[in-house]
Amino acid sequence: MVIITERDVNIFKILSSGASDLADIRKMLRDVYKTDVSPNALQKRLSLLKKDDYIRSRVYAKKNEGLRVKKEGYEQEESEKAMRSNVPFALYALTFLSIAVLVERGYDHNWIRACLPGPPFIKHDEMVREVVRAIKKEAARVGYSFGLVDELNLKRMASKYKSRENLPDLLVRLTLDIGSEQIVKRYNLEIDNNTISPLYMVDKVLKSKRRTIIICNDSKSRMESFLRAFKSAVKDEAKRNLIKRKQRKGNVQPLQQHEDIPLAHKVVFTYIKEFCSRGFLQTNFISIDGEPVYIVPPEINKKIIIRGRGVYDT
DNA sequence: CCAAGTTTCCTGCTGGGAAT
DNA sequence: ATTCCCAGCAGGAAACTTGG
Repeated sequence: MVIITERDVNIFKILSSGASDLADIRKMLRDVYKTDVSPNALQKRLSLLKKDDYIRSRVYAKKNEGLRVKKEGYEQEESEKAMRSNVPFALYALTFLSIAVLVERGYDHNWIRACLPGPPFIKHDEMVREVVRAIKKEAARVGYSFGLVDELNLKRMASKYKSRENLPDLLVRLTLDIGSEQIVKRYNLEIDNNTISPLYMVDKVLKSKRRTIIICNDSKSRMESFLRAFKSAVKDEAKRNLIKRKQRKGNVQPLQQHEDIPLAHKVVFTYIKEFCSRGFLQTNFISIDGEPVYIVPPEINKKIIIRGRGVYDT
């Protein structure tokens, strides 16, 4: 029977952004919570927490990034080690018990992701985790509130409502304090790991009612192929609208309650590196025409009341 | 000094590449 | 095909630390 300590709660908070491995948890404990712990001791603690169902783990086979060319002499041994692929490693995640501990202590349940990715999605899940951390970091600095729904919860929601909608990686609600009033913004976040075709992404954005922020991996060519795909989709949309307008001519149109956002204003892009260091407010996003845009205009940005404690809590 | 909790040490297990 | 080896996880025992 483990007794949950402050450090355990910190571990839970670290895991609440997404599944992490031993090295990552240790790094976060050191950097954020200023507690040093040896890998051995941490693993010990994790296995104890696991025994009492506070966390769960899953062992994966880690693939090395490509094979290295064999080298001469003393480097060869190192190189051979590096070539060794499929080394086992474990990811740890929260359970309903640890989530209960966090919520009991006032931790916002909207901040919790508690999923272990399937083997093909390790890299993607890690990217999502880093994005969530970046959002939490900015939220701590600026003091905005946000809620996120991770894909697992979305799937649960979708099956509940029998909706066949394509689900985003994250659904974010930003509430910004501007003087006496509040601005609420909702976005789909898509974190891209170069795996799906740009056309599929276009389709996803078109089908959704919300605006989408696409966070690319750091490859420029990937960004360019997205921009190409979306540009041609904007042209198609213009054609369709022209036809629609012709058909409407003469008809009495009932006032449309919910006019769809035109595609050109529905999506912005950025690189994951940029987003993780600058967040929603400072990132210079790229529009479909390749123009720089801020999702919060500078004149509003200036008015945002900074009420964060400046403490980076995970 | 004791008890509880923490860390270190050690051994076993596993999957897959490399050597034979 | 078989054996060996390796890295990393799991978990038990013992040593160590700390608060009362």
